Amino acid sequence: MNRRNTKQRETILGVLHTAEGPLGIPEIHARAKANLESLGLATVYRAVKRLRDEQEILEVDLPGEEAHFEVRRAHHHHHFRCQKCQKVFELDFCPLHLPSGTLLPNGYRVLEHHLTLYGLCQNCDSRAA
Amino acid sequence: MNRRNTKQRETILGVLHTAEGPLGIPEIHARAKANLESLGLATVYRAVKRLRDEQEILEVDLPGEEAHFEVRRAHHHHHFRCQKCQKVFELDFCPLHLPSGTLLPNGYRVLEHHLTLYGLCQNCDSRAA
DNA sequence: GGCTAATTGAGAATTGATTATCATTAAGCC
DNA sequence: GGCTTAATGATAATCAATTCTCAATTAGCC
Repeated sequence: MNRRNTKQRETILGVLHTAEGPLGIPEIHARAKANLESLGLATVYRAVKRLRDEQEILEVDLPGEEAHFEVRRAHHHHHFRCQKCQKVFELDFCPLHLPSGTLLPNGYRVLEHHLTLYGLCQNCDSRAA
Repeated sequence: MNRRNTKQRETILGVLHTAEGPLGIPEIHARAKANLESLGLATVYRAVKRLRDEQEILEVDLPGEEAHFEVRRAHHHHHFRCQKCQKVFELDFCPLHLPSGTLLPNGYRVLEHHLTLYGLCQNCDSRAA
């Protein structure tokens, strides 16, 4: 089963590479359509599934939301969601200091964590001020 | 539209009060059935919706999972999910120190945060050791 | 206890997200 | 440029979660 590079796939990957953070399927579709008007939704699902199988992109789950996807990063990181424009941004640092293996006082052994910050992005914050 | 207290509703609320953390609908149903064999799934959906409207319980969203519900708490808290038994526990403290309004160096104003810790609960950790 | 209407249980219906189908298009290879 | 077949686009089909329907039950009130 040879795999082919199509402009659909390239466009979708391009959208994810230039995104400010992880995107949901409809958002990927909308952004990719700007370059490729005829792009179908099913193709987005197929491309995302393949890119995920190939480890080019990762699925990111945010509380209470549809699956988002982002290109694979080297480091542990978290996300920030703007409560006004609803965009999700990638943060390059982790404000939590909990090394893997930490034993909490109540007996829970922490191996991983998942953090999402909420608030206003720079753009929305300056308009609100 | 007068509201009535039924044993179904009481049982469901009781399950949530004695839970170790937020529960999903099927789990609420399963636990409540232990006391009320005939309980239907639709009734769980209805009761949960009403309890939520009345602010008796809160919806808790964990990344990539169905909605969970817990009785309303006075204080900010987070959750711990055991990667072995899959149970979700309530944590009574917050390991993150980010006061509401904090401005991150990259321009994001943080108002809230959502944290989930993953690892092994005391029970599963001791068995694994 | 008896009345009235809210609530229930069971299953059908609906919904939104994702996947499958299939005729058509086009990537990769000669 | 042709050939082969993977990929596409449009839509139908599927799937799981949730809601609706309706006859039967029962809580609250007298």
